[in-house]
Amino acid sequence: MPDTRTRILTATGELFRRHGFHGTSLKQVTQAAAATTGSLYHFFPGGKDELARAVLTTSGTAYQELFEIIADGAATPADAISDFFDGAADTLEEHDFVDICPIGTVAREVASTDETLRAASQAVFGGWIDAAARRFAAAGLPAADANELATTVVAALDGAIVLARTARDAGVLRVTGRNMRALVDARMRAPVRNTGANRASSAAHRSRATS
Amino acid sequence: MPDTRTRILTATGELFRRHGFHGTSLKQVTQAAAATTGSLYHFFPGGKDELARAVLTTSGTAYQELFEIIADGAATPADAISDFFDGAADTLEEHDFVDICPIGTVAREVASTDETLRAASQAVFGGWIDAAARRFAAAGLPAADANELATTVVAALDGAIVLARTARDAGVLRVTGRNMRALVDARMRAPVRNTGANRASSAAHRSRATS
DNA sequence: ACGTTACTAGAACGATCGTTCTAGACTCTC
DNA sequence: GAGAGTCTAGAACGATCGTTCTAGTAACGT
Repeated sequence: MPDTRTRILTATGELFRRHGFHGTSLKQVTQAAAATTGSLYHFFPGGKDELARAVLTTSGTAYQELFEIIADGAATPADAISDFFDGAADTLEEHDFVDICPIGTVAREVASTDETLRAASQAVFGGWIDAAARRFAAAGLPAADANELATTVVAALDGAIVLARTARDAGVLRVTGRNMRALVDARMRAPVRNTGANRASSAAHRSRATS
Repeated sequence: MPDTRTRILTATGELFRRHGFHGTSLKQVTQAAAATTGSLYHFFPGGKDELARAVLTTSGTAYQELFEIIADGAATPADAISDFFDGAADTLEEHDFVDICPIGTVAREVASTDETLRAASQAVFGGWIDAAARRFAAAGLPAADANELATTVVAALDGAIVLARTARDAGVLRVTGRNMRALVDARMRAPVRNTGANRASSAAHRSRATS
């Protein structure tokens, strides 16, 4: 049996995945972790916020390591990307569409509210983007292109997880993975910076955003 | 001054964008809407759940209409996509990175918990994907390809919003929009179905997913 | 004028929230 | 074996949660 601190960390991560930050109570945490309130506040004196921060960074680095492992086993960065998406799809199906990763959920809940948690999620996302960008750059892509591509891939991954969970269909992840692979392949072949036009759509956006 | 029901709806949508479903209390709602508990339960007898369902469908269709407007004003579907991403980026900056849309946030919180809310979010996402797919198909893409492409675009949009809010940098949305535009262009040019290989990465995923 | 319906107002309910606090049970060191 | 950490145990706190309920006002058809 793992020590109390990691039990609390694991249980919190799992609960965050299912119900998010505000939807998870510390009573649920202590029960799931077979711990008591005293222990929780002993290891995390800052309470729920500190606990959340620890969960974010812990599972953030865990997923980064997972990506590195998969990327090490892949022939090309494009393979690594589609492998990661496919692996996520498999995991989602095996876990009956319970969320794989708590970070996107918590990030959305706290981005406008809790500055320290926002910063913690940003650090995690940044680490992922850097990790992917390093692979692209190592394969010959210019640094700026690598970074932009990695940003898009991480965004698509996070969004695809939401869609897949909501639709209870992991195919969304596989499809998005294939498209990301195609995008990576295309960019590798022609690493031209594309400065798209910013047309007059922001006014329409603005007038509708509050409805 | 709008009628009470729409005031409640608007206020709830705004609060959901900032704090999510569980992070928003009905007291906050009534205060922001200048309404009372009695009015809230008069219009939404089902309580918080029914209110959330109404908010999801309302702002879901609002954003779909917004997409149609932008797409109508764009020369090609690829233009429509990058216009929409750029417009979202502008709006996010103007609103100081408060979330643009409550649906992704709520969907994440309730996907594993509340079946009716999950179904409501799925309907919204499905509507968006269909709307985008229709544009792609009208431009000549086979139906299956159009649907897969639309799924990817919606996923990337949702994920890019999360990343942009978290990093407080709308550039993420613009970059992702450019990449989505490139992807759409590429698929339009060569609408070949790409069946990516599912390599042996799910085992690694599985062993790490709980950490 | 009256009854009916639509809506507002907010006190009150039990449950649960995050947090604090005191007390006890284990280690170790000296 | 005394004392100082380290960790566990859980009762108790005030605040706030979603919901219910009763009472009241406004508007309208007849």
